Amino acid sequence: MGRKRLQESADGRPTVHTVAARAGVSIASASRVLNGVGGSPETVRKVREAAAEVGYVPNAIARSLQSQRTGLIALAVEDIGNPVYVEMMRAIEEVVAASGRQLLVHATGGQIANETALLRRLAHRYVDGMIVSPIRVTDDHLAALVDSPVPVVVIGQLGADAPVDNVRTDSRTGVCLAVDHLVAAGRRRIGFVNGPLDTVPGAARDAGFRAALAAHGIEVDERLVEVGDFQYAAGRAATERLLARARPDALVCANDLIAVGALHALLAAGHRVPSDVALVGMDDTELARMMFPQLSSVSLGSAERGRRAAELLLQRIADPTLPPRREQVPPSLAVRASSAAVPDVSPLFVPAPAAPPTPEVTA
Amino acid sequence: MGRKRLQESADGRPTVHTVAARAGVSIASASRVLNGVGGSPETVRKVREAAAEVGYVPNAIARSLQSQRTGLIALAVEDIGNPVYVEMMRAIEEVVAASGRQLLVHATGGQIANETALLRRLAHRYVDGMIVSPIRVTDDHLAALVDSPVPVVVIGQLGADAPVDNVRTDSRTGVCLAVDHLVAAGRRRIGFVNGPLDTVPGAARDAGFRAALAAHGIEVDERLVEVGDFQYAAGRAATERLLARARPDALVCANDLIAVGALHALLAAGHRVPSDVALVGMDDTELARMMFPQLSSVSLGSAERGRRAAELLLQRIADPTLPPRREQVPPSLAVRASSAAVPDVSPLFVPAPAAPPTPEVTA
DNA sequence: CAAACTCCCGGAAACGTTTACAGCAATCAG
DNA sequence: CTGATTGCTGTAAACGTTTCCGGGAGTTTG
Repeated sequence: MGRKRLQESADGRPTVHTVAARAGVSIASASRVLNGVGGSPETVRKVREAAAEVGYVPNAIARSLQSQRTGLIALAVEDIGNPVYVEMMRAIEEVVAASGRQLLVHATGGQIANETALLRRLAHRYVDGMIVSPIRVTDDHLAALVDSPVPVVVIGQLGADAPVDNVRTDSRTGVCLAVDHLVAAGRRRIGFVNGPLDTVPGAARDAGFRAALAAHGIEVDERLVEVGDFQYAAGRAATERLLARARPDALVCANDLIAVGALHALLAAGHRVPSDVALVGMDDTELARMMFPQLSSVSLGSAERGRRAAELLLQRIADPTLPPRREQVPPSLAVRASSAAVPDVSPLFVPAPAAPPTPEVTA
Repeated sequence: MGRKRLQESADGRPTVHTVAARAGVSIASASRVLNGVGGSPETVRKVREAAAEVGYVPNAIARSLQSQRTGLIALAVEDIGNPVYVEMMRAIEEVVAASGRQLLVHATGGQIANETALLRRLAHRYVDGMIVSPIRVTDDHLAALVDSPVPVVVIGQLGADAPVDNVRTDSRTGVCLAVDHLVAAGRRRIGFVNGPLDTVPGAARDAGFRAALAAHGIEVDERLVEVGDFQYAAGRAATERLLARARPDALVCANDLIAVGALHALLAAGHRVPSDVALVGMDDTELARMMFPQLSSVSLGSAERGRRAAELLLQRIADPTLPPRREQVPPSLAVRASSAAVPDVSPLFVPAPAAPPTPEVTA
């Protein structure tokens, strides 16, 4: 009796009270020492000792309640398995970690409901700020973004006058870069494997593809356009459908996962890349360089966008009165073997011998 | 004056006090209604109305301080870009989300310091539990795990008697599966591209490789063994070094990223896969299926391990007195084209024409 | 030597919730 | 008609921290 068990927390772990009592000082002094502000040498020594003896570690939640900050930044992306988001994430991580905060990654699966639900959860103040890269945007989604209680930065296209910090690229122009490059290399039957048209990037890339062809006076052959989603399997399936009905001499893909699927489909169907069909992906992820042949790809500056978004967010957290800002990262094209001007990477694709040296298994 | 600005929070957002005052009830009643326990119909109506009018959303931090739970689960992995962790993460996320919690993902970069630092931060109670998949383990690391204030589950090998929940696989045996398969296919000059030997999986796989060869009475040719780290680029470089000094007829790789690097190196050096060199990766990630030819790979059940770890963690959170448990997920081998018994996937690798149909660019 | 200043300390009030407890009115059983 | 039960309600005490504020001791200045 007496100390009324104010000494330690419910689960028996030491609190600042424990430390203070043990050091024979007030909790105020203990807290000050623990935070490194003030305290006489003697007090500092006693508190430090007491803290070490009981193994005190401050409760971050209580601290957050007091300081109104959690030190957490959330990142919501559609698909955590897409390497483009991995690169974005790494860039964001770097900036966020440098500011002494932690990154909380959340995959939305592209479901818009998920994302608004997430925003609502954030309204609960578990994070100091959020970066979100939505692929679909509706009005109430936008509304949720605008009056979010915590700062939000959006990576991706957003309505022109949305009062939200925004880092975007121009994937429409990005597709044009790819088409220009292919046309310059003499390709004419250029196909396009896109993601869903009801997504923001899907729509922009479709528009870019058509505009680019038009600019070169090439009419769009709808049999050369196919849609799946932004995944590998869908890209492969879409390419197979496309190849079943048309004969492109080049393929632009709406992202690298699709491009890898397309490469697989092309090779499996006996087409050579790039001599029969040139291939250009988009996002310029590590995956493009991992393929054989390495894939040309339109860089949309994902790491750069991530970095800038993180910086914007940190600035807004520091000063919430800032006017909404918008930054743009230009696309660029990385030309690699899959669309190289030279007809083929022939020495690498060694032909199988006409007669296999080992007995055939079937037949 | 009078209400002493107790009505709203520091930044002007409504609190339960705001709602209570507006509804003309006590904060206790307001809180009860908001949590859906008790309250007369009339009170419920008034509180609901007031809450809606002011746009009240509860402060999760304050709630956590009270309830001692945050609803957050942390996952610490080495490299968020490695598809094996993506799969693990997806499985964990599923279980975690089903329990109404959120997953916080943290990349450690394999730095042991990072990981202990993370554990220390966790000691600060921001998360209700943690899943960690360390590739290096030291004693004080282990100590930090053992007396972590929040429940921890480790995915990976751990000292036999470590009193920590643990989900493991047997990658040693996994390598044996790969070697057995290759030997059965008639390969004898089997190479091994491993990750760092000072990591737990690196060491286990090295041991497995040597044991497997010994079991088949094959002597280890050290020129056929190379080490990099668990990344694509390192795998490629290591394979190039290996190929520069030896001529394997099969290659076992310590994970799929390395295997992809090896495939790239092999093809670039003019070797056919699998007819010249058979290739087997490890982890059986989506990446293995994305390659051409598709890679054989030893599955270590990453998704399954993730799922089980998450379940173990949730059970421990529910009942912290549970004795430490250990689960094991057996490896299995997925045989695909890269090590198929048939000599080659020849029709797919169409030879480039002897004389290119288009003029050569250089010379 | 008095006044002003500097340090350091402890008490207590936040931060925004949930919840144990007690009071009170209304209903019910006897 | 009284006593017990029920159902709501409000007061207040937590949760573990940080921090404002006033007071006391010691030091400098005029």
